[in-house]
Amino acid sequence: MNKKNVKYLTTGEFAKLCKVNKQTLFYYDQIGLFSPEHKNEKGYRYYSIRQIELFFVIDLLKDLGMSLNAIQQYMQNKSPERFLSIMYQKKEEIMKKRQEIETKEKIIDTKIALMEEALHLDLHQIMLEQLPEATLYLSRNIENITDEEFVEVVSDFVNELDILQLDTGYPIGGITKREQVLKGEFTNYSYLYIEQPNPKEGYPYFKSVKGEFLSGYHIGDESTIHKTYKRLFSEMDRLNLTLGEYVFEEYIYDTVVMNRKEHYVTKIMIQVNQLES
Amino acid sequence: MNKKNVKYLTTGEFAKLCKVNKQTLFYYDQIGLFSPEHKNEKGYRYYSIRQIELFFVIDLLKDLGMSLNAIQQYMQNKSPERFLSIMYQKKEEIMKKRQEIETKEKIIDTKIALMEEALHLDLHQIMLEQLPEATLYLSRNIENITDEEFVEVVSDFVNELDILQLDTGYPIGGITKREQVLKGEFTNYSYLYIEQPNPKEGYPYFKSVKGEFLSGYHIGDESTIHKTYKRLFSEMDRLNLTLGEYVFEEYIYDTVVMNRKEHYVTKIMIQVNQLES
DNA sequence: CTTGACTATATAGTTACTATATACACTAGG
DNA sequence: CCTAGTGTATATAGTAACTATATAGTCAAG
Repeated sequence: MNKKNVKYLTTGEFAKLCKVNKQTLFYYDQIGLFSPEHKNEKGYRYYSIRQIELFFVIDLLKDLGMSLNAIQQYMQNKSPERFLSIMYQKKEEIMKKRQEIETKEKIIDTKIALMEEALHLDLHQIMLEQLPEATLYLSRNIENITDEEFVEVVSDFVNELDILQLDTGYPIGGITKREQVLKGEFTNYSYLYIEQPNPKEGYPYFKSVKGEFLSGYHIGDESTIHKTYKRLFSEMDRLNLTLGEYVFEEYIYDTVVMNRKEHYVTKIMIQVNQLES
Repeated sequence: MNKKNVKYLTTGEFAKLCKVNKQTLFYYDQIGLFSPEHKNEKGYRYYSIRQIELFFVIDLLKDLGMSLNAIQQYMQNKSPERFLSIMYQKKEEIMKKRQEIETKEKIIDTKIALMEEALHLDLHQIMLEQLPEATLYLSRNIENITDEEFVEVVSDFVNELDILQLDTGYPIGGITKREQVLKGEFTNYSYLYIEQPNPKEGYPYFKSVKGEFLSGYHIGDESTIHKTYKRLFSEMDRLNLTLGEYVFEEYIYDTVVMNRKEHYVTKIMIQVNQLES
């Protein structure tokens, strides 16, 4: 863009053009980042239309996460090479940022889907359901561990999810083995898990939960969970089912959406086999 | 995630787990956003491992641009429905943000490509080149307008680029018609333009710049641009070329990469026809 | 010549931390 | 049991990048 440079814009006019607060232009002038082409004897600021180009680049760099200080440093030492090197750096950064946003978008979608589903559940119903194959990312084995070790495991697990970007928005669940369940140790989990609807390649997953499950909902915190297990077991009897290999537990409503523990809801999915008659 | 809740974490331990500064947890406790499950008589804070779930959601909402105040409001009044409505809202926002980031990524790519090209130019060479078809988005006609009107037009044009998301990172150029050029009014442009390498549907574009052009670079600001035009005209004569319909002008180096006007570079592209011999 | 809309500066407030100073508490080694 | 070193706590000030407010000067229209 070229030419036609006589007409000047006041701070208010220029601010409107740039879609920023007038005060912001005062501020930029004050810190010496971006000043009007002219100032009259009364101190009135006058910007030329051509200054908008520079303002837009400042705005772009700011949007790309550069501090005003860093921008100022560049502006005091402009060159095509330096501009190019900033652009290359910002390209890297923005690509990473886009990936993060895409991940978060998926997490939101998952949370929406889960919550919508949850709202339409009959929490008092016990269901016999065929669960499809699923891919789960597991923690290391946590049978019979101490509380201190459990804290360690959870730390490690959430760290892994963070580093490997395996947080899908699904709840972290617990897997209990038949052995523990038979002993009545319902919360002596063997693994923590998180579902991976679109598993990334190259990680050790636990495949295939496929099979028949008897599922029910426990309302309240875990201290009373044995009652719900009891209900489920009698339903198993009634339906002539036997306990399978694993039980899966995951939160439907937790501290994130409920104020009181009494309203937490856990889904319990017991793998079952049909008893031959 | 369930159970194993006896072991408590100190502020430092919990901070490490959450990957935040210890002070941040003090701060959250202070403003009442997120407090430890227990505090002993000495004032020591003790967090349970299960609190991490809530912290992560707070962190997610914060990442999605919610203020701590707004998060706190929700936390004081949790419900699946309200959570869902926040998620829907944030989904909208993050989709918009992703689009913005994608646009910015393209702008960066363009700026990199243009600047890389610019660095390898011989600024003193005059070239006869075949320009490919291009799609340009034009301002309204600006022949013979006053400085005040010019400011208006530029304002409107950059507003349009903003609203219609037509900023591609290409420079804003000026088109001069044969008529004005013949009169020696080199900076009496007829239109401003910006190139659209991947034109969105549904806008009025100026298609096809295709044809033969005599191109050269003007170094310095526009006050001396007639000298470069003179050089180009004599080259036209030498090559037996006649002036075509349009001249295009665009900045190669401007205030964004150069400190002084004397180093600005404008590319002048004169449409030409071969003279029949 | 006055009114209302603008301009200016100076200063304080904002958000979400982050750093610093000071004091108290806990834990492991001698 | 004492002490050194690490941890915890509070209080306060500082940070970036504005944003708001108060006060005063300026300009342009009627």
